[in-house]
Formats: sequence, structure tokens, C-alpha cells
Amino acid sequence: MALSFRRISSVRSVSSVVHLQHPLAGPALAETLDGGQCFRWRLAEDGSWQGVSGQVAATLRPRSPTELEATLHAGTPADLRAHLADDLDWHALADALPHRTDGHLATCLAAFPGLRILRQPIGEALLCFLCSATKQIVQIKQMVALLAARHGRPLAPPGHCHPIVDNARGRGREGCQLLDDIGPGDAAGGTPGGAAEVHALPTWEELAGVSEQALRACLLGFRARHVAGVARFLAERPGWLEETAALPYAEAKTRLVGLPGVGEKIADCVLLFGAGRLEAFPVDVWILRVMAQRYGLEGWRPAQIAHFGRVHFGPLAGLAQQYLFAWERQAARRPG
DNA sequence: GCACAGGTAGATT
DNA sequence: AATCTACCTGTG
Repeated sequence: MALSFRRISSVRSVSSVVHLQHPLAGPALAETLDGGQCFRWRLAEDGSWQGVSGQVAATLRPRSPTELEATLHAGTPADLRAHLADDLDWHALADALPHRTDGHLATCLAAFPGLRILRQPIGEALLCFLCSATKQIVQIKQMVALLAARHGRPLAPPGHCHPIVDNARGRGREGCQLLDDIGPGDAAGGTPGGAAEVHALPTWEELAGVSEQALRACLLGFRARHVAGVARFLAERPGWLEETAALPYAEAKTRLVGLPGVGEKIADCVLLFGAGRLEAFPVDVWILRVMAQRYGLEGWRPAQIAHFGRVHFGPLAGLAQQYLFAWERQAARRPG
């Protein structure tokens, strides 16, 4: 199979080495896990990546461009493999973008070789991007962490929280400050002082039972009304999201845009990150800036930019968007 | 104190 | 159909 898991510890252990079929390292790894396409991965102080998606909770340690040491706190290797979308050749996909005739795109590709679009459960993508409206990534992560800690189901029993890693003494402790830790100064909702449990994001069924006030308490602000509205809508329509994910792109997008709080941009994010539709081309303020400043499309409106993107970048426009976004964020962090 | 943040929806021109 | 504006709230 694409990606094999070789156990490196005892029978009960959850630690494995993930052999990637396609290289994922350096800036591409960081940008894939923490570049605004998902909001539950974070870089720990020891250099490991800790994250949750669906039923997966994992700590990843890069060993080589094609090897990740993966400690699974919850979920299966197959789940992790699917989340990382290692069955697709992301270098080949990037090479299929029009970088030979687009110098700026070529620059972005060279800066983040191997950048991926992760596969997230569509319901989680919808929830996260409903929270994203006019918020910075740090704050979206905060909201999502609170939603999981207060309203999500525990993913692993408390005793399961210390991974056994037998090739080093006592390493693995850091796996425990995982995920539901929401930073200093945030008293409520957490497990006081003790080892944090790993929680999944609440399902939409679970969210239907959460009051708008409780959602606001998770720092959602006006987005709480949108989340509550979507929860009410979906509660009466089991399978609606999954059916939507299976529809052709245009039809799926039309359905999503009908949800409260979901416009063109969020619908495209849900389809790109939650339904594997690489043709979806979300147009946000960053992309608007990129197109104005680097493609000379000053004054174009979002709908025009979206059309340009689909035509210019083609069926993998969403991947191009992620590269452009990554480059622009890096430029913003390090001017000059 | 004030603008701004990976937007959306409803009102106004 | 293009252009405002309110909507929440943490951060600089």
C-alpha cells in the first residue's frame, strides 16, 4: 500500500513509522498542517506536530522527507493515511499546474514543494470555516479547540494518553499536553491542571443540542448564530452533507451556499478541504490581494477573480490557491 | 481608543 | 447589479 506502518514498539504500542509514498517535509509539511486549511494541528516545543482530525489524534515527528514517526493517540493508521492524502502524488499534481507559463506560481511551487490538501471530514470543514469569517488563524484554532473541549466526544480513554515509545527513555510525555489545551488564561471548560483528554470536534447532531449562547461562550461571536442555524437545518436532514459531497461541484456548491453563514468562499473551502474537490478555488482577501498585486487584476471583484482562477489554473485551481496563500503568508511574516 | 481580522446577508443606491 | 453596513470579539 501507499504508506506502510512499521511498528517500532511493543504490542500495545501506538507508535509507528509512517513511510510516505511522496515526500512531505520542511515548509511544505508545516504549511500543510498549519497553513489555514485545518485548525487542529500545532507545532509542539519539541518539534513534533500534534493534531486531531475526525477520529484521528496523532503526534508526528519528521524523520526524513518520506518518514514520519507517528504516535496514534486515537484512530487507526488507515485513518491517518487517509487524512494525509498520501495516495495522491502531490508533486505530480503541482507539476500539472501552469507553472511553466506563470512565473509567480512557479516561485510559490518551489518554496513549498510537496504541499498537500488534507482530507478532512466534511462536517468538520464546514464547522471550522463557519468559524473562520473575519478571524485570524490563531483565533479560529482557539474557537475550534473550545468547541472540541466542551462539546466534542473524548477520543481516547484517559489512561491511553501516554504513548509508549520504546526506543527512547521516557519520551512520549509531551503527547499528553495535547490538543484540548487552549492556552493560558482560559479557565473554563477544560480539565483543570491534569492531563488533557483528546476530544473530537462535535458532530452536527451534537451541535444541534448546543445552545447559541454556549456557542458564543466558545468565542464564536456572530458566527454562533450561523452554526446554530446550520445545526438545526442538518438535524432534520440526516445524510444531507454526505449527499452534497457526492454531487458534481456546481450542484454541491449551490446546496452549501444555501446554508446560513455559508457564502461562496466558505462553500469552496468546504468542498476543497472537506470533499477533495481540487477544482474549488476559494477567493478570500488574501487571494484578492495576490491577484491584484501579482497578476495585475486590480479592482476585480471576487466573482471575477474566482472565474479567472478556474480558467487560469484549471482543474487543480484549489491546489494553486493553497500555494499562493502559503507564499503570501510567508511574505507577510518576513517582509523583504 | 480604534482599526482590523481567510465573510455573509440584508438594505440601500 | 454594485456598494454599504451590521454582526462579535480578541489582538495590535
